[in-house]
Amino acid sequence: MKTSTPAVRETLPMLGADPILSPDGACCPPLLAGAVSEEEAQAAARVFKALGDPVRVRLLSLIGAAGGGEACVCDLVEPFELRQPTISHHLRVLLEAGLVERERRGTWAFYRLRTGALDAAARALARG
Amino acid sequence: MKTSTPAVRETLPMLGADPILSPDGACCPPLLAGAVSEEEAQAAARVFKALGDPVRVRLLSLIGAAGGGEACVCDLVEPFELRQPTISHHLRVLLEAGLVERERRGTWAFYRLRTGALDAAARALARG
DNA sequence: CGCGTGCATCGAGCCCTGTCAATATAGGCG
DNA sequence: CGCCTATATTGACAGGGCTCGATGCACGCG
Repeated sequence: MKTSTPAVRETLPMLGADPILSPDGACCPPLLAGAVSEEEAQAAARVFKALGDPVRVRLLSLIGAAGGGEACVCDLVEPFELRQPTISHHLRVLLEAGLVERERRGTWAFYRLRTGALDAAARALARG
Repeated sequence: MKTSTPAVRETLPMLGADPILSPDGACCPPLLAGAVSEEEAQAAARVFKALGDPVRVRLLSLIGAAGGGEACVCDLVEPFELRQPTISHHLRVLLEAGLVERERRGTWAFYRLRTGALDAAARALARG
């Protein structure tokens, strides 16, 4: 947080995120029930790859734990000993993996979890 | 598979795998319920990083779908257009992430899923 | 319009990773 | 013991990822 914390929840237009997953978050068919195709493996690996960095895991965790279910970038920089462009980079990776969504409200950018994608990834790992 | 497929299930001594996860596969506390610590994030990221390659995803899938719940390396090389050392490398990554276990029986090495670790990873992704 | 602020993008440097060929290890079999 | 087979390890190379400083862009406010 820098100066005054941005007002919470003003609900302005939403900025799309071109998620790599299918729009309903239906990535990742059960991986362990039967042999998956190359494409299915690639889709699943893309999501898990985005989860494969401790900074991004903590970012997801921080966003999920934030009040109102969303967090602005300014609040996500402070918990790390990393520069703002680096945090923006990690958020972009999460965004492109479809794991979070972004909404610009005024000067600030708010990030929310895409729970559908997260659930799909979890289901992919469950043995069916 | 090269020549004669190895006999199925002879149950000989088992080769340990030094999993990075805790021995019962209890990695990854719920990531999204509250903010996780740096260590928890690192543990979770290690597992997801291992899952972040399509070859390894397919390897897990092939092992899980194999008869008897296990597969030897010879059967895991053929499905890919990759050399045997490359497959061995990926299996090693999965092994060190605690996602599979290895058992040598005679000349062959059999890999099995460590379902505990996979379940733990899935639980970590579920919103609590 | 001009300025400040929040965030994103760019380019560079460095390390990590995936892949291969070559080689080493280990067990089974004469 | 010597050879063959299955698997693992090593070293090298190319490509990609994480980080940074510098810069660009968008918005709000006088």
